[in-house]
Amino acid sequence: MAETHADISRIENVPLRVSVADIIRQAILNGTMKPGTPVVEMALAEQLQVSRAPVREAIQILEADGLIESEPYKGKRVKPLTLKEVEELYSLREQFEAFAIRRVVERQVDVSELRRHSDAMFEAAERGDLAALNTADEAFHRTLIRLADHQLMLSFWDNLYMRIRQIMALRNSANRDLRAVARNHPPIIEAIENRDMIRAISLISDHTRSASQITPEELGIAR
Amino acid sequence: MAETHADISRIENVPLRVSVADIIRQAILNGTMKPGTPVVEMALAEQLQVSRAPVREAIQILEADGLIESEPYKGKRVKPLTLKEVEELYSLREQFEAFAIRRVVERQVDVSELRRHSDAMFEAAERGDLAALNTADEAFHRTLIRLADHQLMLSFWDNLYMRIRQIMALRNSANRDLRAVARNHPPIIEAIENRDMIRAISLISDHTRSASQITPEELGIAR
DNA sequence: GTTTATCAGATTGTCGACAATCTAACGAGC
DNA sequence: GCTCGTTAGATTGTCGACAATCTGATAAAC
Repeated sequence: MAETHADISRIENVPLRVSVADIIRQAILNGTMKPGTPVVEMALAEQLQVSRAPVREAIQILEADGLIESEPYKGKRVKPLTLKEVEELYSLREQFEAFAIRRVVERQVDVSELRRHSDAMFEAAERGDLAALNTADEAFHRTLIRLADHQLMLSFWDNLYMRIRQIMALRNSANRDLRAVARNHPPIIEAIENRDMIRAISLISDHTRSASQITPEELGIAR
Repeated sequence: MAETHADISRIENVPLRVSVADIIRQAILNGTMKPGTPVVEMALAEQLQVSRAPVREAIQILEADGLIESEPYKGKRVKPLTLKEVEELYSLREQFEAFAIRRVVERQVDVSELRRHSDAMFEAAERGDLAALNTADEAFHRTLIRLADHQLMLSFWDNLYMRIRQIMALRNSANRDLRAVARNHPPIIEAIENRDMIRAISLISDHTRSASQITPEELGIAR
């Protein structure tokens, strides 16, 4: 009947390390803990009112995710980002989406679910709601990958997109044309439904390229 | 072979969890711990003469690698394999190699290093040395990926190929034509050097397909 | 006989204390 | 001033003990 965890709400059957990992991951992904920030076990343990063990294990989860790096006996920190890494993320994302499109077209998968997310993007753009637009955009692309029915690629995708979220949080995303982003998507759906792989892949590549712009300053000047 | 598991030789600056993870990973990849085998912390700790903490952390590393799966408070085991997973592994491997070839050709990267590994494969095939052939084959393909100069893809590749090694250890690899495997590779090098992407990708796809054969029985009948 | 409550064993989860290692500041000797 | 041990503080690594949870067996209630 341990009842002393003020800051972390214990959920049935969920080990503390998982809750702790979620909290830290969130802080990294929303930019609270920027690349380069030291990650100290004892400090986090005190802040979250748990012992070091679950914090250690949470950090290891994030290390495996590629969000944190560590030197034995020296210390751990939020992994710095480089321009090359950003380019790699977006170029691999492009490959995954092209592969997904090929599979979806070859197997004649019903992709009508994509319209739901596309519509949500238009609504969000209309309201000027950037967060909602990003959420719908992420759902759109993840759905495309999921419809390819390839668990392994989906797991790689989730890891890859997590890091993209981190980058998007660091980027100054003011003055973007939200409606233009939304308008990118219906043609992709149509191309897939018309089984025009070449066009669908070309469209989604353009979309990815336009989303990959970032300056070294926004990354914290790690080059 | 698996004789000296009595104690762990401590290496300077290398945390125990890393050494322990290496030992367990090796046991999984060489088939000593087959898919479905329970992974019990206390048993391993006693066997390796360390406490449970580094064993726990080692297991978590392997969990992140996808070699072990765990249900909270229930137990952990070597992750069972399914036919679909095998197909996914090889199909994604094919995508990675095609992407690597495109990058290598576009950037006109010098791929002469591949010949060294190709030659080693012929030597191994001549001696009938299956292990050496597999080592050279793995080196050949990893080199191709590495020459594409894409760290992120390389890390995904390493994870993916690790699981392929596990599968190869489970498979009955008797009566394969080693020379035929070796002969697959020089044409790939030549196609790349002639900047014939289409042919290079086609050749490597055939090679991958022929390597992906496996029966449910060899996997332990997890379907 | 079926259902439900309870218990014991097994396994994982968490804790606090101590050990190992790194870093940077300090000072002795030259 | 410079070099090189030395030491103190910070941080990670490891340990043994205890808590929480699951499973299956057992027995009580109907």
